[in-house]
Amino acid sequence: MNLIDTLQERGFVENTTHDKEIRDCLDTGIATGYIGFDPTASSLHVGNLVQIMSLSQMQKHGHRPIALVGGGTGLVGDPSGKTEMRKLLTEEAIEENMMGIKKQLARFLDFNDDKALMLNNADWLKQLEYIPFLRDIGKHFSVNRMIKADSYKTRIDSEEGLNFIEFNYMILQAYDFLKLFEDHQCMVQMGGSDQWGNIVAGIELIRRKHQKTAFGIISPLITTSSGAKMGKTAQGAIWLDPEKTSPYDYFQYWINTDDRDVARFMALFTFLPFGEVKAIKKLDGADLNSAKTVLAFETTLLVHGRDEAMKAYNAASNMFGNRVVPKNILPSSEIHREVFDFEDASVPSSTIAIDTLKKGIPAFKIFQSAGLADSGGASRRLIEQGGAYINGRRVEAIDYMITDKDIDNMEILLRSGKKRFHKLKVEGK
RNA sequence: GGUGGGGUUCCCGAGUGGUCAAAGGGAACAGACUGUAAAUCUGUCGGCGACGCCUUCGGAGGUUCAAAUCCUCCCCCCACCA
Repeated sequence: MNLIDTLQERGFVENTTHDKEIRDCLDTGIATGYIGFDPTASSLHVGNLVQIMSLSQMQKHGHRPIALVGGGTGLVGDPSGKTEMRKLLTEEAIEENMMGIKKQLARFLDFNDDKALMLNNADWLKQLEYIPFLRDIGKHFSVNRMIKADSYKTRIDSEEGLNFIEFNYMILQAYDFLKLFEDHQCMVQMGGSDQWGNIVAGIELIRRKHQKTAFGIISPLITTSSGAKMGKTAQGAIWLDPEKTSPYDYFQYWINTDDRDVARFMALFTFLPFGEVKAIKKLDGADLNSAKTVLAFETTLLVHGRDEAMKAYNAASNMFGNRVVPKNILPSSEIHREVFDFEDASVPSSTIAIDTLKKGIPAFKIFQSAGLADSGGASRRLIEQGGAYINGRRVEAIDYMITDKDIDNMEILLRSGKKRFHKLKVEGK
């Protein structure tokens, strides 16, 4: 199956620049395509997943993906569609961030034998000389057209405005594409819809310099059905780095997917066969919930590996009840489909000394220190409103003291609301 | 450089001397309903071992019994002019 067809049916494509020519290009031999990643943080997050999966799909279809890390453009800052100017990062910070990103991409792409490439545009951008660059590249750009570009629009219309360094971003990205075209025969650039202007600028630059046509594939901005940007929660981004977002929380993020999003996300963020994914559109109730469990399992598997995915699944089963996923739902998933004993669950936990418990300690203090409430006030409120639980029993009194009587199998299980857990492991004799 | 407009609690945004821990909305948290979903309704939403005390309205001073509100200086943002 053609890469474009796969991308299209799975929801990766909002638009392409040359519908027919791209197909031809991808049908005749191995094509090279790239996507840029901003090194704004030491880890990628769920919001980057569409791009990561696109590259991975590309490789699975026998083409050669390039992950371009914007070590050079990161020094400038992409204003596309953003309402505020981004903080400029130092070179050291970018260097560090790149290392983290590399590690994560390796889970999705096979970099052996140059089957995929990871490049850093700092390698060529930092050496540019201003005057030669203006003469060779700058002359191909019309300011009249640039200021009309959608990607600059929000900023040009805004109070904050657009400053010169950001205005140059499009030219630098276009230059990247040109460079990859020249050095690696890269014909395709993929990117989110906010990258449209930048991608087209690159295509035009290539045409002007080489009289050749390069292509662009634009993916939609993925939002949840409730309108939020993918991967953003009130607590911040959902990271791929297990240090920043634990596999358990990652799993939970996906299992809390809105009903309306399950099939769409399954197509985008897993490799399960599309036929099976389509089938879940018909599901509802408990079966749809099972599908969510599979979604959570598969996405966690991709990012954190089998063991961590199993642990997260165990933990969830442990806390929320073991629901067996029927065999006819997403049959290709490796998820465990039998009743089993939970062990090695990875629920967030901390330790507490037995002496502390013997003396007794107010429940609201414990909930606060476990991170289930932000402050003492919030913790008291939680208890007052009946949202605090110890070993599954609601805490009734605001001044309830936790003592060694609450220990259950050397543990105390705290819960806030319906689904936030914390395990206290008792230490000492 | 000049003139004018701004900087308020997570975000937006009211408030121009006491009734202000600060309207309203959003987000968030909890309860009910449920399927670890959505929608809806209800409560909460600066800190504190808490019917009282403490710290907030760009920063530093000042006026006043009393300041987010008035005065002085400074910092930052925006618009227009040069």
